[in-house]
Amino acid sequence: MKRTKEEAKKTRDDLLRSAVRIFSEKGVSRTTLNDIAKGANVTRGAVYWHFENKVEIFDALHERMYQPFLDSVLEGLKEEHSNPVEQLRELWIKLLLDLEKDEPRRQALTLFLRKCSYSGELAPYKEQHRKKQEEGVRAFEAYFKKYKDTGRFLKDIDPQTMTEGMFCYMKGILYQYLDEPDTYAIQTKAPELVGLFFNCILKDSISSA
Amino acid sequence: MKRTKEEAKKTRDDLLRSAVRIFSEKGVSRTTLNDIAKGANVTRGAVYWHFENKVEIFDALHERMYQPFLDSVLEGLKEEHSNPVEQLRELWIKLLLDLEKDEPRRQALTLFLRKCSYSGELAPYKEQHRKKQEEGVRAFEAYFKKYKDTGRFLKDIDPQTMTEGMFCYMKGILYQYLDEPDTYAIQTKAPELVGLFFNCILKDSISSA
DNA sequence: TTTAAAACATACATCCATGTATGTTTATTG
DNA sequence: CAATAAACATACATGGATGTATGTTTTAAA
Repeated sequence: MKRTKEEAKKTRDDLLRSAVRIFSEKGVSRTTLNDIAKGANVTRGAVYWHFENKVEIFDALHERMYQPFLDSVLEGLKEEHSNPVEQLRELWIKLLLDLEKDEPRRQALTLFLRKCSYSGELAPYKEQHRKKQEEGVRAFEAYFKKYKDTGRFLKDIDPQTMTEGMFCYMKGILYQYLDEPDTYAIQTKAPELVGLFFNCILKDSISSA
Repeated sequence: MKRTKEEAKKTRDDLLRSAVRIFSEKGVSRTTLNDIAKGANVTRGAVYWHFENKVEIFDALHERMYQPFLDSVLEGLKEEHSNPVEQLRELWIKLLLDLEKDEPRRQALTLFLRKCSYSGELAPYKEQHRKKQEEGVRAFEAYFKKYKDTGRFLKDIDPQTMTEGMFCYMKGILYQYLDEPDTYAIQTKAPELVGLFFNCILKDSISSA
C-alpha cells in the first residue's frame, strides 16, 4: 500500500495529532500504540513505519509543539515596550487567552506539564527538556536584570527570585487551567490572576513610570 | 504463615510506605504490585490480602497521607494571629521547610501533585479528590473575606481571586521543588519566594498594620 | 487441645502491549 | 515498462502484569 509522499506526510501528521491528544488525555504510559494508530485511522504498522517506538513519538512532539511554544514566549520578550510590567502582563495574559482556541497547543502543554512523569523510558529526556526550559529562565533573568540596572524597575528584587516566582505563578495558573480547560473561565480569570501578580506585586517596584 | 495482628499491621504499613515511595518515583501507572511487594519485603500475595488492587492502595494513601496534610494546612489558619499577612507568610514557609525532613509527606505530595494523571482506573477519584481540595479553597476564601470585611486588609482584592492566585503560586513552588527536592535549596528559596508574594503583593493591601 | 481461620507464599491462567517478521499494494525511478 | 522500494496492513512470537486458585504455617478462639 505505498502512498504518495504527501499522503505519507499526512499520515505522520495524523499520528502526531492523535498522539498528543491521547497522551494529554490518558498520559503517556497509559496510551497504547494501538490507541494512537486508531486515532489516526491507521494500524500499528504505520506507527512503526514512521517512528521507532512510543518514546520517539514523545520526543517528536516536544520538538514539534513544546519547543516552538517556549520559543514563542521568548519572542514576545524581544519586542520593545515602553513599560516592562505592562509588557509582561500582556505577554502572559495573551498566552493564556490564546490557548483557548489552540487545542493542539493546549494538549501539548497538558502533556508536558501534567501528563508525563519522566520516569522509566522517558527518564532520559528529563534533563534534555529541563535544559530547554533553562533557556527561557535565563532570558527572563536577563530581562529583569536589564531593567533593574536602569534603576527604573525592580529596585530591590533579585532577578533570579523574580524570575522563579513568576514562573511558579504562571505554571500554577496553567496547571490549574489545564486540569479542566472546558469549565475554567480563562477569559475572565487570566486578566484577574495575572493582574494580581503584576499590578500588586510590582506596582511599587517602578519609580519613574 | 499466619502472623500476629501487630505483624500484619506492620506488613500493611510497610506496603503503604513502599507504595507511596515507588508511586512518587515511577508514577502510579508504571509501578507494579510486585514492585510494591518487593519494596516491603513481601510477595504479591500479601498485597492482595491487604488490598483489592492498586487503585485501593492509591485511595488508602490519599486518606492516610494527603488528606491529613490538607487538614494540617487548615489547622494553621485557625490560630489567632495579629497580622494576617504575617500569618500566611509563616504558614506557607513553614509548610515548605517542614517538607525537607518529612520524606513520606514529600512523597505523598509528589504523588498527588505530579505523579497521578487521574485517567483510566484513577479517573473515578478525580472528582472526589477535587472536592477535598475545595474545602481548603473555601476556608481560605472565608479567611480573606473575614479580613477584607474588617477593612484592615485586602481592601480592593477579591477574596476568590486572592485565594486562587495564592494557591496557584504555592502549587507552582511545590511543583518546582518536588521536581528535584534533593538539589533544590528550599531552605533559602522558601522565604524568598513566599516573601515575594506576601511582602510585595500585599504590603499595600493593609491600611492599619 | 483442637480447629478454624488469619496471613501470607506459591503456582497458574489469562490478557494485553510490544516488537518483529512478513505480506501487499502502488508510486516512482531508470 | 520493469523493478525496486516506499508505505503501510497483517500475522506471529514474546514478556510482563494482573487476578485467582491453592498451598502452608501459625495464631487465637472455643
